[in-house]
Amino acid sequence: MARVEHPGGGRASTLSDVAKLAGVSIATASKAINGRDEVAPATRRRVLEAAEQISFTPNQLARSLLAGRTGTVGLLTSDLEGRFVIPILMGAEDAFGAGQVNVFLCDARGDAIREQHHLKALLNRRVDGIIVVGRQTDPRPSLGHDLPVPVVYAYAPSDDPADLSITPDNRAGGRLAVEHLVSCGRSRIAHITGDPAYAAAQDRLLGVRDGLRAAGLELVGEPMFSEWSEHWGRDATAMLLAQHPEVDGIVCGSDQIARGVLDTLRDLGRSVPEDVAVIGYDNWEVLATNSRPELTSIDANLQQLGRTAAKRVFTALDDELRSGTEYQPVRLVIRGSTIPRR
Amino acid sequence: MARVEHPGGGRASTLSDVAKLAGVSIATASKAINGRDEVAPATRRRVLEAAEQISFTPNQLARSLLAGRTGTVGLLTSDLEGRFVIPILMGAEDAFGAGQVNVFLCDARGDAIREQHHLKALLNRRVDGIIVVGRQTDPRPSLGHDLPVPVVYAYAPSDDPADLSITPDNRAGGRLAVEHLVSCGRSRIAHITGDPAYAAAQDRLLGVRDGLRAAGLELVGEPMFSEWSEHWGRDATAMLLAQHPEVDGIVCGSDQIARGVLDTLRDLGRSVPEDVAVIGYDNWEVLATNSRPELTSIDANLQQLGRTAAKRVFTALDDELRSGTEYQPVRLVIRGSTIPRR
DNA sequence: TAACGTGCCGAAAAGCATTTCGGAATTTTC
DNA sequence: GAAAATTCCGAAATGCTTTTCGGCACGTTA
Repeated sequence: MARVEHPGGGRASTLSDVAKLAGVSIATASKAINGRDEVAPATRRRVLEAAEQISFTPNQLARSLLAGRTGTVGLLTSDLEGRFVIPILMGAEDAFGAGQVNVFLCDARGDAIREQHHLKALLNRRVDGIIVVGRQTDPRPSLGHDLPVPVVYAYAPSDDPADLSITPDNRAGGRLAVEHLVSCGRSRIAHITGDPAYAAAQDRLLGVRDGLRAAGLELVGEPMFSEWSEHWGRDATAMLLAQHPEVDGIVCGSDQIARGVLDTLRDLGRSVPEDVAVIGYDNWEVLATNSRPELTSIDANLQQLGRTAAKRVFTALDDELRSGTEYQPVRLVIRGSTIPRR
Repeated sequence: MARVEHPGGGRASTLSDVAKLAGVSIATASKAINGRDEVAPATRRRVLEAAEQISFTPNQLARSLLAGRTGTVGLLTSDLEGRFVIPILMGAEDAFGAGQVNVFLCDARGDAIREQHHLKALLNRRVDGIIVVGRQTDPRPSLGHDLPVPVVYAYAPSDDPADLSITPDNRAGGRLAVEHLVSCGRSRIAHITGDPAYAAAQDRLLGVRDGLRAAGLELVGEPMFSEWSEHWGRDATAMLLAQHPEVDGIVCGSDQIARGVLDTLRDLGRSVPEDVAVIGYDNWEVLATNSRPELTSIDANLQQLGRTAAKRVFTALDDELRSGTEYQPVRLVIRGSTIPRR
């Protein structure tokens, strides 16, 4: 036993150690420690002191084995950056007290085989549920229905409507962005976004059109699709200004694109937000708070999303898991790129 | 039992189900499945078929309880961004086959109390070891020595030399940066970095001085300390050029700072890398590959670091855990900010 | 005083897989 | 054909905790 090497630890103490030390049976020790009331106060005190003395902590493995519940969830992700999964993880931890529930994080790296491996490992470890996190909001293949635990899809919904998915409301986000620009007095609004094959691009565009229609406006030019990069933001802005110099507001499909937009606007001598207001998407802090000016953006409330996902998993243990896609509200974070600061 | 709600799963099948179906004892079934050789080929086939039929997978809880090893590690982090912890997690997963080892990820959010909670929970779950990940390379408080499992500190070393810590070799990184600039023909090199209270800033500066000394050069001006932000990079560059217009190379303490440096150089009409070569630190892809030009940077090899940390944890199960701080080599990633592309 | 409650405690089962060891059945050897 | 040696299988213990239920001792009531 290697454990012996680690001083102070030795073999972790067990309930029977406590019982022996306190001079009671194992059953009584258990009851005393767990606050059951079939034990005399004096006995309880003796047991608790003994437990304290040898710093006993119950073995969760044995507990889980008996209870049939482990208090763990698997988080199966293919989000290499960790940009989505970390807030979701934090939300899941929050949904219960810290330390109540523990999360196995598995990174499938976009590989279906690796995903299967991880899935199997998680099931063997008897997780109480699984949260699947994708890095796009496009539907992803379902893990299937013949699983012994509830599965919730977060961020990327499942392609099977019988699964439960929780995804940010991109359409509402697009609309929110436009409404904000309109309320800032802008009326000639363009939209520069990423790869049109992404549902996120299409959904946000729908929202942008909703917002414009509600304000009685039309989009300046066509929506500009390409890739989710600063490079494209820069190039697109140059093209946009050449064709539509009258533009006074730009809704961007991501913060990265918005950074590129800001760069080119600056290069071409347009001041932000005075001449052109710019709004990003994702509220990726490191990008949004370091730009000139700082970037107003739409935040997907990922932590809230993680909390919801975890709650759904655990309520599904007692009830039936619902199905369908829940759209999580998003929120606007206002910074200097739409409203002048000081 | 809520499990019954989830079709196909039902109650997970146990070894005794398999044994009953195959018409053998539990012991025989176990041996057949685990490839032990005290079982007749025909019997083994029957058992395997039965296991397949009811899709049996052994309960890791029971297994771990018996073996005294769980095949899990706890990753205790306070890295809210996940920028460090995700590569380290991936490295830890890699160190063994996917699915061999699973990782409990706990985010303490920089709160010592929450950290203690998580630590206790991890120990109760009988993890085989713990990797502590910090978000700075400054020494952090030790978790102590009276723990029943080995602990390895990754990225942020422990303040107790009796612990094992694995941290990137910042000094070598600073030196590497200068050597690269020198090999690009630069001789008037300045250094803009972050908060001087950070060990990372001090260590990288030491390396920068090493490199300069080796090349027979001196730093242009004093090293410029402030914060790890783009803002500071921009401001510092303006100051630097005003005082030392002859500068032809800038080593930055982070990629964020470097982004700011690039911005100001561009604003002031200096071309990169022709007039001034710039090198960042951290190789944070989203920043480094989206700048104009793309940013040469020092990569801390975090995935390798995670692999090493996980290996140390598991070899410590059989042997004694070594102690002290291991410095992990870093590497140079060359992009357009030091060498013209195309 | 006999019958009955009540309050505490302990033996034992359950949860699941692994491993040891004894024993039954078969084959080999003399 | 009997004794010895294999070969294969199964009962039971192990790991640790929780929970049920039987029982002991004490005090209470008719």
